Amino acid sequence: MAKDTKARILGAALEMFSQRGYAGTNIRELTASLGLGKSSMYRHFESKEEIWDALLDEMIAYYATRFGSAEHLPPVPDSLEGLVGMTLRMVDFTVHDARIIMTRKLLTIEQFRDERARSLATKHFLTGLTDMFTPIFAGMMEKGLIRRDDPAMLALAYTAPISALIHLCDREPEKTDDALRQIEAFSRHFVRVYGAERGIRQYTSTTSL
Amino acid sequence: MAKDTKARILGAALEMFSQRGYAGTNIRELTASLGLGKSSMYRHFESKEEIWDALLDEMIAYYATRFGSAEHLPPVPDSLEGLVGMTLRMVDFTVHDARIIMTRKLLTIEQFRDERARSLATKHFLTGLTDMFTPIFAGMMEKGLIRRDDPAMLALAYTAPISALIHLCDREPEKTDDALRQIEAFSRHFVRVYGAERGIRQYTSTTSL
DNA sequence: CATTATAGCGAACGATCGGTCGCATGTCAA
DNA sequence: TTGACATGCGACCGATCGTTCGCTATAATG
Repeated sequence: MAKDTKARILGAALEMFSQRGYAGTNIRELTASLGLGKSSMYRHFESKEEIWDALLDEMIAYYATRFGSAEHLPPVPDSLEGLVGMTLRMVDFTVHDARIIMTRKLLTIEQFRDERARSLATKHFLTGLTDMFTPIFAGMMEKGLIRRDDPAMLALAYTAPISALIHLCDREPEKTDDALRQIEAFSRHFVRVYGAERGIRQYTSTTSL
Repeated sequence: MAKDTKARILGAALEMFSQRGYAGTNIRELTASLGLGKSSMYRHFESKEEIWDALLDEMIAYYATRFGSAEHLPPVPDSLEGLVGMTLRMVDFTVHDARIIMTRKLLTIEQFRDERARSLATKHFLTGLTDMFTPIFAGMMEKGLIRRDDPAMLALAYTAPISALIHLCDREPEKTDDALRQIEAFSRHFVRVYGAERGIRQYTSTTSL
């Protein structure tokens, strides 16, 4: 089946690109890993670069549905424990799904060569995450769950350590379980510090908002 | 001069490797950028891979002197403002020094291909930073500057957002000034939240120490 | 059944890769 | 002055790269 082969090529390309990079990947090995002849690939893609473009198109489309639309945003948790649980579910998924891991690796190692990869990396690794958590923290402030502060600053303070540990999982997969425990510990630390539940009084800031 | 040429080759290699990666770099362009003949390089290095090895050796040696020895560790600040100032000086250096930037890029894009790069990346991007700041926060706790908590957790919470913004500078250099302002804002936010100066009372945690 | 399009294959192409070779030049000690 | 050594160069090598070619087998179409 044509569509099937095309998808299999894309899958193998994602895997190989994410390990060796675009320049380090050659078509012969890529097609051979699928039991396919070297030239058969060109029935489905005009060139090696078209595979790259198609992969990035997929990523952009996926990113748009995952982070770009309001209805896909996670709901504001009803408790501090809810925030921890939501975080752990997201992280558990993101460090165990092979496709997501490869996507992250690919964006990481090609972000200085390809403009679209660079743009996606920024969204995926920093601004997109803080933009996702900013309204969550704003909502939790309104519910009185965490103390009032700049929600974007809290989003940065919360997501960056988690993101750093996720990258550690990509780099050293054998440390994944350790990193997951660290993420849980950090998440609980965060809600202890910023939480306003159970009578812990609001923080008296000199520059309140 | 031989030593001079060898160093110039290493410099050009660092620049080209950090942009295109190892596989994407070819010797002809590399030597041509130095006004050198293609084959003259082999007077100084046995192979392309030896250049890579030499570059990593340099990085490892630099990392050892910078983070590995106790006398190179920054002193424990005497005030919260001292922590902010120390942080900003370090960050300002690290986002403006071209060699450091290229080193970070190189480790970033080659961390999944080369074991030594992966090890250096982990130290440079996560564990090394937290290991560096953990004793600093421990010392500041003893001085009563910040509230008592797990120093390693504070080091993670402090360094990860800063590190994320430094990576943003590498990715989108035109946003460097913006990122520096964000780092300063985060650092001040951090000392506001964790600081114990000027009569701000200790945090009453249910799981103290 | 005849025809046409689809999807596969191995062989081969030109370009480029990392690396080698023989030779020229400059320096410096003997 | 001469020989040894270090450093540079262009030409060239075999291997590998992305890609094209001609061909076959199968499936769909009339």
